[in-house]
Amino acid sequence: MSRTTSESEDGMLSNNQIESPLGEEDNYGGSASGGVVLKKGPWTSAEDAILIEYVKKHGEGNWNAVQKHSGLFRCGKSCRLRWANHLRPNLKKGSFTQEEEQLIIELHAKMGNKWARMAAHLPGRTDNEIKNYWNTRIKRRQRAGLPLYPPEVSLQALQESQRCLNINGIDSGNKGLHDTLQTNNYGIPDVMFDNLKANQSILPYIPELPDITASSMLMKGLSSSQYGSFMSPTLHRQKHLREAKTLLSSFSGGMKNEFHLFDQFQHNDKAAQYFGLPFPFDPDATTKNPEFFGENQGSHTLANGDFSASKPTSEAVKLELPSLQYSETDLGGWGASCSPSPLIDSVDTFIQSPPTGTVDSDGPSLRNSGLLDALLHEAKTLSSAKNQSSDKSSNSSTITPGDNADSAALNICETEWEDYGDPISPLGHTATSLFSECTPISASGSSLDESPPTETFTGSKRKFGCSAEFNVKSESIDQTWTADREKESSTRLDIIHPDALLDSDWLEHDSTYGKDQVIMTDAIATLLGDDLGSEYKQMATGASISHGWGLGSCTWNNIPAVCQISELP
DNA sequence: AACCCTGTCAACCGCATCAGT
DNA sequence: TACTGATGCGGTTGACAGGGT
Repeated sequence: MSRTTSESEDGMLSNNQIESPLGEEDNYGGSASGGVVLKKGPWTSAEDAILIEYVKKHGEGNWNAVQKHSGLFRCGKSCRLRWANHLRPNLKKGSFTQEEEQLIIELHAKMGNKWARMAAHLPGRTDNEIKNYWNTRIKRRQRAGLPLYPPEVSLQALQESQRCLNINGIDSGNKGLHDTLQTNNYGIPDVMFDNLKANQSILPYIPELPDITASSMLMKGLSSSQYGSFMSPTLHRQKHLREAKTLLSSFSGGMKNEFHLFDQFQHNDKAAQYFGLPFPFDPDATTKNPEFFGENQGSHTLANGDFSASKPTSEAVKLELPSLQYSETDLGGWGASCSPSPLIDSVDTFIQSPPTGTVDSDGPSLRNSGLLDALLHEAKTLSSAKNQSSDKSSNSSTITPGDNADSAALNICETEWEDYGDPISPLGHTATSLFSECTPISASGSSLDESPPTETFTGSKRKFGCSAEFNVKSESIDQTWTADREKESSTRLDIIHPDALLDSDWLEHDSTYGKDQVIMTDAIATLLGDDLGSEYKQMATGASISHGWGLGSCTWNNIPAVCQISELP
């Protein structure tokens, strides 16, 4: 006789029932455990009572013993879950308050999908609740074409990152832009994250690479689109390669010589177009031409913090988390974010595929990663290995000569970096697997099928995968973030966007950095595999380009960005 | 009324980690 | 060191309800 739900509703199962193997499962199925079929499915109030009583007597823990001693027909896991999510005292019921929602957003920006950690900051809330809330939120915002994070969050993060950079005097080549950002000429308020900020000044140094705080946020947002566009589908490789030929030949030249995005664009209207910038591009447009950033708000997907929703999100690409992910110990603030682990940790769920590698050497933060940051890290690691350990000592060549302080810092950083090195991807993904896992984004936009019906204009033409589409938000449905706030903040973020994309010289350092340059180039090439890799290297070095798709400027000091040169009609 | 869509909630599953042996 | 069990975490799924067509 099978147990029915109604029987279960009685809650108490007789010993007879409990001991009975129950040849048939109840309506919710069950799993055999030591000859006992454990009940699955919804809990009854009687079961709850049993569990509560048990915990009162024995305390939490030892959940497997519950079934043995209480007569409860549930596995330990189920008991623990039930207790944690529903029965334990001080659980807060009901929907999240606005404050809680805001906090979740902030926390998620920092932690990513670390629900349990987030729950620790929300008394009475469970990880499951937060997870459910966030997933719902993602869907909602995606459908509406809204940024996953409110621009304030992105902006704050970026500011912190820039500050982080300036503190170390790194990337002085972009000083102008950084200054612009830092001076906060746009009246950008520190709306959020004040409670999360760290006292950066106490940091003796800020590691170079892991500085992905704000950058990473943008980057990861970028990634969500990049994995759609950057991860160029095989079908379109040839197209991309062709087109990149033209672009990169001029583009890489700039990057070679301390490429400055704005300088570059100042003389390259076309390039500006690629990023959806109006042109002639005015590098000082942030102050001279507020209309640009205002009325055109939303013209930058990334800049809007629209990390995912407005992208032609590929099915294979996880929507999540353009997030800054820090270890919980980093909760002190952004400044403390300059540790490697969060970077890779953050990669988390962008890529859905299971790990292919066996590597676990890098700790938990590395698992399931797949963000570009980590990808590039992986690539560098791989490439560095290729270039033999003798090069290790010279890795600090990425620093600006003469800058001893930075040199020291960077050496440390490099050491940390090397610590993460592993011949096998710490991400559990080979580069090729990662690429292959990404659903192609058709240049024709076919992959936009799943995109929300946002009003989209593609600048002039979409050239860089980084930029993806430039969405104009048409609505805001998020309760926490009003349309006005979105708009306002989006406006500000636009200013930053190009820098976030190209304020870097990952691809090609100054010739001074020759060795590192080779390493990085090789790294990306490694990522691309033999086929594309060689072509990439050709492009990266400004050599003749036989095909056109490749990785654009990626940051070493700042924002690891990979830009796809996509097709021009 | 039927159907569809969406949001919410609860629970399960697989994997990772950790501690004990 | 390897194995095992317990626990925790994150992803996913399914049931259900409510609203719109």
